[in-house]
Amino acid sequence: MNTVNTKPYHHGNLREEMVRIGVELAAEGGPEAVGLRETARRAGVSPSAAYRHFPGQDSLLEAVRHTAADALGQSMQHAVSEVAADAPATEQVIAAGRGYFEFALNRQMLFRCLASGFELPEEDSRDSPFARLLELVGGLKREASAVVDDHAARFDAAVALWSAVHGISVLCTSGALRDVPQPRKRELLEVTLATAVRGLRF
Amino acid sequence: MNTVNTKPYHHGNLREEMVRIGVELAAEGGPEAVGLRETARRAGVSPSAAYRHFPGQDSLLEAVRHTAADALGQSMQHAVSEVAADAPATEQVIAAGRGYFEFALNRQMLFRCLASGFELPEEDSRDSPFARLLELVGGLKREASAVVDDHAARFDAAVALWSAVHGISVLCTSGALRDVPQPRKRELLEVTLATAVRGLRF
DNA sequence: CAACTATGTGAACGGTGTCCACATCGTGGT
DNA sequence: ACCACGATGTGGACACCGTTCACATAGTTG
Repeated sequence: MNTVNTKPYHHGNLREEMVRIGVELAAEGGPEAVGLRETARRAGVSPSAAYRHFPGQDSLLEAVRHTAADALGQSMQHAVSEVAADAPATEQVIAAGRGYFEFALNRQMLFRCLASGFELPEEDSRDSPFARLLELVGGLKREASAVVDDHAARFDAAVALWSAVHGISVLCTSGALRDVPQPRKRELLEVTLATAVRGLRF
Repeated sequence: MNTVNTKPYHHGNLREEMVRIGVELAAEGGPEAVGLRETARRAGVSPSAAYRHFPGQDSLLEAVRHTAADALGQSMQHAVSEVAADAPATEQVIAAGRGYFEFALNRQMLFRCLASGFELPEEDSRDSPFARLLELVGGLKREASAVVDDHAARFDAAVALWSAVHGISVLCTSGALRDVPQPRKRELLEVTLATAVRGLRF
């Protein structure tokens, strides 16, 4: 116990260290860059050591994805928190979309880890990005001539919004629009967001 | 020249064969399942033989993606051709979206090859799916109170639609909605499509 | 028929994920 | 205080992968 407090066994919490390095690798070279051997190498540890903390490579990648998903949520939350709390719900929903998109633009490789992700099942319900979006969409009903209130309709509306934002994010990072200049990308996001939000009204 | 006509050299057009097998592999196990050695093995050929036709593995995958993109285009075109040619443009646009989505659902792994695709640059302009979509969106302006006519606005509208359809497709195949039952997925598609199309009107 | 080029082969290199027998180290039971 | 035990890390092996190179073969062209 020489450095901070909990460096329990040999190396001190290897697992966290490997996830941290995994995120680093993913941020540099995308999902296929996060390999067990390379991660272990950068952690100054034998390749086999990884198997004390992860059943296999997929498990490491999954942990990296989880971290990335958290960062995405923070980006959304930050963007939402920057509009006035009593601003029209429309503004808040659009802000959430901007936060999503900005994360995709600024951390492209990390976002690709999420986009190519098989497993992101639980989402810890509480401050899951989707849960927050559901809440914001619920706020939309209080607005002028907006969506209905029952849970199903609210879910459907959230999916429609999520699809639009995720779609433009993917197209602008790994898709057909990835070579478009950034300012134009932001324009396209605004158009897509406006279209989706407008489409929710009758 | 014993079988059909053009089996020029040793094996007879290996390249096409490898692409065919590559598509097969991709359809079974996604993009990471299409490997040079496995493809060569199934073609009954040495691994090195592949390098006479492809500079590397990425090139093979790119060829597979090109084939998949063609199939996607056909799916869209087929869906569009099933609505009356003089049907409202809205119906045609929605049909195109359904064709896109159905391809994603029915050929999930193949679609993932496209979604995770880096390079799809040219698209042969003529019957590129996006070009066709642009055309259909152009038709929207003739409808009731629809979008404006200038090229930029038409492009923006097409991007907004594309984003929504691509987004729901990704979410339903490799994303958070992949475990939703199929009929519900189609419902969600309809909601998303309706929202996007409705959003294009003022 | 000879030379040439296109195509396919076999063996090798470095890299990977995964597993196994063994080493080491903190800790809890007596 | 000791000692056995479980948690953690090591080194070496295995099979596989993508890639390259020197070599073999087979159509084509003069």
